[in-house]
Amino acid sequence: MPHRNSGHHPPVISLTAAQESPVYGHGMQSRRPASRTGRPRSATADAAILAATREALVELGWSKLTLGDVATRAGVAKTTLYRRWAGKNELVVDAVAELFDELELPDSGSLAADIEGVVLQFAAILARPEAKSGLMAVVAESTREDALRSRVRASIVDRQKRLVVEGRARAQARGELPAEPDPSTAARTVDLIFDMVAGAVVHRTLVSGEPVDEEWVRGFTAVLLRGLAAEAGRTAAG
Amino acid sequence: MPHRNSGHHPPVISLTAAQESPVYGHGMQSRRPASRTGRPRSATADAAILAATREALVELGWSKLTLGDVATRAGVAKTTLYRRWAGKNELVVDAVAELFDELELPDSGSLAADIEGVVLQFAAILARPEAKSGLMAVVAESTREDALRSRVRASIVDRQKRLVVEGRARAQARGELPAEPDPSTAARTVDLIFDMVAGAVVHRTLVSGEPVDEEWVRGFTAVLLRGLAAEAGRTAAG
DNA sequence: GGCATTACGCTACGACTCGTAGCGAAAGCT
DNA sequence: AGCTTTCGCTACGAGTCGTAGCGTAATGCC
Repeated sequence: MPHRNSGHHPPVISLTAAQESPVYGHGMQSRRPASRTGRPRSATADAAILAATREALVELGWSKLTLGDVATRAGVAKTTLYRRWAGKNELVVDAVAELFDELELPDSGSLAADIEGVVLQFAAILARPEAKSGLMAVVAESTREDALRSRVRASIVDRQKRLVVEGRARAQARGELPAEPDPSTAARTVDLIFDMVAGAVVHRTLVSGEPVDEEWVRGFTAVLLRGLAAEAGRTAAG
Repeated sequence: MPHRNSGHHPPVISLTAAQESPVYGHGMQSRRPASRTGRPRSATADAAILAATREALVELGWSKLTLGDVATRAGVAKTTLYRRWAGKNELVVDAVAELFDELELPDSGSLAADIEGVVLQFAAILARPEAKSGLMAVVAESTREDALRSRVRASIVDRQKRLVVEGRARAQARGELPAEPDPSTAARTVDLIFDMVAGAVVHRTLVSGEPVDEEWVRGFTAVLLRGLAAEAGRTAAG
């Protein structure tokens, strides 16, 4: 249970102040004076709303999910929902992001076992219906809205990518992967690995609709590792 | 210009009859007696509707796209739209599927060049805003509806996968990839390659939001090919 | 304690979209 | 001709959206 998040899923303005960002509202109220005085927002309402959102995602899916329905399920007024989230997109991002809290990098001693462990965890999350219907929908919407894209990146994507960074560092320390001294090259390699791993698992689960079982993971890891083994200093090859 | 499609994008019941499938309607009219007599459906209306759908996808995105708006753009009545498509999902699938018509397998003589060519084509399609906003949205919806899933698979996914099958066969003929006599193992390998290639490109483009340029493609292809080179008969390795 | 400030639940509202029904006219086939 | 199906159009009830307004509840500051 390492690295506790410093306030991700508390949805919008996590009472911690220290940010005057435009993250808050829909654009309705202009200023946000750090929220010092007044009645604080109910934290239990947040949890109830996000849980209700996931429940509605399972039962209704993305397109038929309505904020009024979520409010009823959560036992709060619809207006409360609109005070905290700008709309359906932002709400679902936060609701889905909580699913990825359990994602952890195992320390199994070998890079292959690490990858297989992470991939199986990732696949288990993606197999849940609330993740299936919610995740790709917000990704699709985020291609049109920069604010939503940033939110998805901060809440979901970057947390996954960190596992790649850490796992790669461990593997390099063990000598299983070649070191890359140039930080720019290293960043590109991390991006490539991340897109290959996450992309393959997501595509297998959501597009192909096939399960990510141990047999598939073994085959995938074998191909990936063989491809990465001697992957130093050849980006300029032609 | 090989393999001309035998009628994909003509949206629903391509006048070719020869199918009594449940593909047609919303479930409103029960039977479809092969549509022999009567006024035929306007083919130009189909093209106009699908083009209008892509236009609306670019300007409005998935969630704000309405069928009434598409009908107005296409110059047809809203009722005409509902006579041909069951809803927004089916319409967008057909509109997006047409984007992938141009996808072709180059015959460049080496597997690496073939992969790089296909990936760049695929990435160019995904870079278009109508593909970005539409494709992932219908994939998300298809996780809840089997009928929609079949439609996505038939119209989009299987056409992509065929490129993998053909490219792999050519590479095996050249000796660049090991042969796999067992058809079951071969099918699993094709699925793995497909999910790795398509998944990485999709993830890079839509989730990471980074461009698939030649540099990235070279790096990706290098890793993939090295991983596949000696990939015969080791699925049972432990 | 009192006061200012903010969040809450509730109701109500206009605007919009949905999907369908019904009509008369148009465009094919035999 | 006659038959059949599609087309454009209008209209409709149902449902959702996002906001406004109100009175009340819960905090911090003096």
